[in-house]
Amino acid sequence: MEGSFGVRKGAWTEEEDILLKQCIQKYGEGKWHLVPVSAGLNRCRKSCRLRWLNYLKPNIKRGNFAADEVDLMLRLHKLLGNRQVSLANNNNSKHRIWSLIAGRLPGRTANDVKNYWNTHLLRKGSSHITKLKEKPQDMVKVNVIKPQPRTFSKNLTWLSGKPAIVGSFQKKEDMRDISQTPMKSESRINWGESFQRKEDMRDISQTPTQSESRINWWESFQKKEDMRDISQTPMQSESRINWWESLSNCGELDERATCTQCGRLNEVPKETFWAEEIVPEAKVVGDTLDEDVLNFWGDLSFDMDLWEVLNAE
DNA sequence: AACGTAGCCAACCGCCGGGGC
DNA sequence: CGCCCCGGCGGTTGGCTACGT
Repeated sequence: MEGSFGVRKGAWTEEEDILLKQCIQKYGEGKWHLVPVSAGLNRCRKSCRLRWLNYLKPNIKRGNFAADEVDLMLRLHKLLGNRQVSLANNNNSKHRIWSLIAGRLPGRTANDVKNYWNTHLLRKGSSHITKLKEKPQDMVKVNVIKPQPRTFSKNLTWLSGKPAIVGSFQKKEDMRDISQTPMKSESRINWGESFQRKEDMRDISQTPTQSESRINWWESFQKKEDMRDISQTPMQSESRINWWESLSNCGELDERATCTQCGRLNEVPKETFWAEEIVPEAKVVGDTLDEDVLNFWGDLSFDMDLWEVLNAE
């Protein structure tokens, strides 16, 4: 039980909001068990956290959902909802549907999305849902470039600031195409396929010819001496996601693989990292996705959590 | 004007997984 | 390995408001 002795419940007052805001501005988010004491609030940690995340946090968008937000919500819910059914027997996967959807809707919280779904879409038997239900569930066989997230150990030279394979990759003139990773206007799938056809890539990463399995190529690639850092077995205690996020705050890279914003060498920002990551890891696999996934996939910038859910067994 | 009902949404509750010990 | 604590999640509730009768 949460420490419930004498703890205030119910609606938050303006004074409480101010105290909570001041506390978080001073100490930052997290350490929620300390927040009530630090802020001088007679509230439990969960209540403080919820109030901040769902209401007080800056950039929270209020008001009605726009049509495109609703559309994306419907598609993601259909997609994740279906996946959830198939994952129901997997004890390890409790799906964060609402938070994942909210993650694709800037300024919206999981609570907002959940409330909107339960009130506007679910209860009313929305015509949107009806349309989606009526839509034929044709399954089409497609080739998908699957970027495989990887984990690297912390002593990887990228992270210690020493020159690494990324630097040598990106110094190469021919690699400029790699850094032009498509985000929204262009399908990543299409981009990956076009990328594979580039003749210039032979020289850099010794991309196999089309008749050769890219998977085999990557496995042989990993054996190369220069690649030992990259192919290093991840340490179990290290969070792949955290590592990813630690890299994602950097700015654009120039041709020398130096960040134009912070000046650090070989710190790979998210965009460019994607390109670098997708090249050795891309695997052409036969996969089955429903039509809706294909239709909106190109509109989605990549989301690690979402990708992992979609690819979960 | 008074009452009943429906809708909305902030907040609570219980559970789960991860990490530390 | 088991226990405990914490953060985080989805499901649910309850109070407020708008609307209808």
